[in-house]
Amino acid sequence: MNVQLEDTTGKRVAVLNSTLALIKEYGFHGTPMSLIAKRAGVAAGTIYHYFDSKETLIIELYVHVKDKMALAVAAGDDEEKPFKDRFINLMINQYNFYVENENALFFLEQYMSSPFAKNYPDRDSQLFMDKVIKFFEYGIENAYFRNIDSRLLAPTIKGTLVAAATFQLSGQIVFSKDDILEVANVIWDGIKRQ
Amino acid sequence: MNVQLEDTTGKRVAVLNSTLALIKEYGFHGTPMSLIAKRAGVAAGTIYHYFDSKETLIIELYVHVKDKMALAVAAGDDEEKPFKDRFINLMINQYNFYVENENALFFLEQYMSSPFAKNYPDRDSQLFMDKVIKFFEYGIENAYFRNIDSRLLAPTIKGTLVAAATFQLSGQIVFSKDDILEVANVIWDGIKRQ
DNA sequence: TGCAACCGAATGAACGTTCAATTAGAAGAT
DNA sequence: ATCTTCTAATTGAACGTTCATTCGGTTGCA
Repeated sequence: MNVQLEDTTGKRVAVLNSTLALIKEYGFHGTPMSLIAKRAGVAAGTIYHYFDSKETLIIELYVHVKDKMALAVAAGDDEEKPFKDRFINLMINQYNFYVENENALFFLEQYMSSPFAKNYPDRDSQLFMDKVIKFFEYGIENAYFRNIDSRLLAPTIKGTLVAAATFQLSGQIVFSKDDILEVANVIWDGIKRQ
Repeated sequence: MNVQLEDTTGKRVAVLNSTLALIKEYGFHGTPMSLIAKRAGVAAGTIYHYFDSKETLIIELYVHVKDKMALAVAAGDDEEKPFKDRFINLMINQYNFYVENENALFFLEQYMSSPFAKNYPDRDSQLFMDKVIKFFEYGIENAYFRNIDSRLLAPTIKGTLVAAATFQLSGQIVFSKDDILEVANVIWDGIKRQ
């Protein structure tokens, strides 16, 4: 029921991970609560001890996953370094996160293009705001970017990274470190101040 | 039942349009067949005269929508013109299609990030292949693009356009023709041979 | 002893699909 | 033109299944 329950037994996290894995395979509505429970090694009723409903479970999963991503993306960021270097680092981190967390990539994409995102636009990861969004705001204020609306930047960038990661994960190709760097530069060349 | 039924009464198209509109609002599984029927002005059973199941209805809707998009995107394309001009024209056409067909944009995004797309990767619009994919193959063969894998191009481009169109549709901003041109140039500057 | 965590069978609503019956319209016969 | 026949299109109530959620009871821990 409650939003802030201690998860001493790890069942809350087990449910979240189970949901994440199943949604990748079957989609939101293709995954019944009974299956989520089974895979988490938990009774169906237990889920409702931690989450009000299937809907809030998915929304809380979204925040959970995006928190994890925010930490991964901001890893190794160093304010002393040149802006472009920091930018490329973030791009590569995000690409790697996607590739190493296929479930998360697939889930996030589904979530963003589902009615959930429209109905709960305020529910988002605070960590992501603080670490990632902040970086872009800094870049905008200091005129590192082309003169386009700032809110266009993030989705533009994401589109390219998601495309690359999805492609790698499809197994059709194996990108080298240089390939990924090239992808990061496609993005940079597009949005940098020309 | 049959795949190639004449639609003399327009009920097949009515069902497709009804489905498109409802999916935008409620998502795939949030829209029951009964509601699709009601909105189309048709009995529930009639849907099954034209489509085998809800699943095939959605797959056929995908092809239907993408056919429409292919025609809109390729409008005014002229092989005599410089490649960059043709490219920008295609970008602007696709942007405009998204903005003028919000239902279609939302549906396509949902479809692509759903298990449908993974389960039926071969079901796609022939028109889109012939008109749009062909153009990019031409650009690749003639080395207009940066040296990245060709299959990375389309999704990279789409990511930016979808971002822009979604933003415009959110009502947060009204893009001028020049703004859209600028977006098209972000894409071009990113992927052109540097 | 008390309370939170947990269980899982039971509940009831929602939904995709079916099908027997009805209608509409075309083709053929007079 | 009018009537007859046949088929395809259409209807919507009924069916059977699935699934989210509930709840009375049990366990484990402080």
